[in-house]
Amino acid sequence: MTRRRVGRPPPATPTAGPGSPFPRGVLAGPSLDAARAILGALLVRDADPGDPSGERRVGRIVEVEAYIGEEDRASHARMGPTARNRVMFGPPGLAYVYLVYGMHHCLNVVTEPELRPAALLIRAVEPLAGEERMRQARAADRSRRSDAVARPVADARLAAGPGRVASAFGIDRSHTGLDLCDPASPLRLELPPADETRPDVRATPRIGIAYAGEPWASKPWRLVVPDSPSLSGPRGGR
DNA sequence: CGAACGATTGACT
DNA sequence: GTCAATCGTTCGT
Repeated sequence: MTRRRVGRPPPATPTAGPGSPFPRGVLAGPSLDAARAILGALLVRDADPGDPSGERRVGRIVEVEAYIGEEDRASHARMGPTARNRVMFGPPGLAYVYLVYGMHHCLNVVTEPELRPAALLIRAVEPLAGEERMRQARAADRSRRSDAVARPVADARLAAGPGRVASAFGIDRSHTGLDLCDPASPLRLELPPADETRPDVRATPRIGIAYAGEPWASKPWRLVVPDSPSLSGPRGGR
């Protein structure tokens, strides 16, 4: 069934060549500006050296949430620096990966200057390459669960949610501290193709943070590319 | 040391 | 729509 997509755009554009690293200076700025800029950018994971048959995985970031400052009651930084959130207080461009609900990993990109804790949660990615490897990684994670049931997943939904992004790209807490702006990093961010027009962006409240109370629960700090078929949620939450 | 609680997902009524 | 899976982090005793 879900073998190969037919309507894939011709790879005439150098999506194959090494893209430009995502500029750290953008991530050093205000988190909402960085969030807007990172939409449309690429998340890249090289094939593992020990896995010669492995594919490179690439996806377009289409949904993010900003967690801004120690004062943000929804942020892991709300209790000050701890062993878990320490990297959020570090320099921009580093990865912060944590485990939620005891079973899912979530990838964040640290933003704002050092000592100011802030990050962007990568909530959804539109697969562009390596879908086979993503599906394989998702299946391997799922098979570990006691209630696992094999179910088909469309290419566009392989990384449609924060836990799915980490699963599809094989990301876990050991990746915390990786420099996502370093072109030599096996997991990194790249600028969108230069000819690509800036995507439309829509802002909504953040998901799953009611515990934070107001005004934090209502801050429109979730930014999405509304046209994407890869947004999180059962029906691709616009 | 114990216990409550998730920046979620997927199965099921 | 409801609910369980599963474990690291945090906080209270």
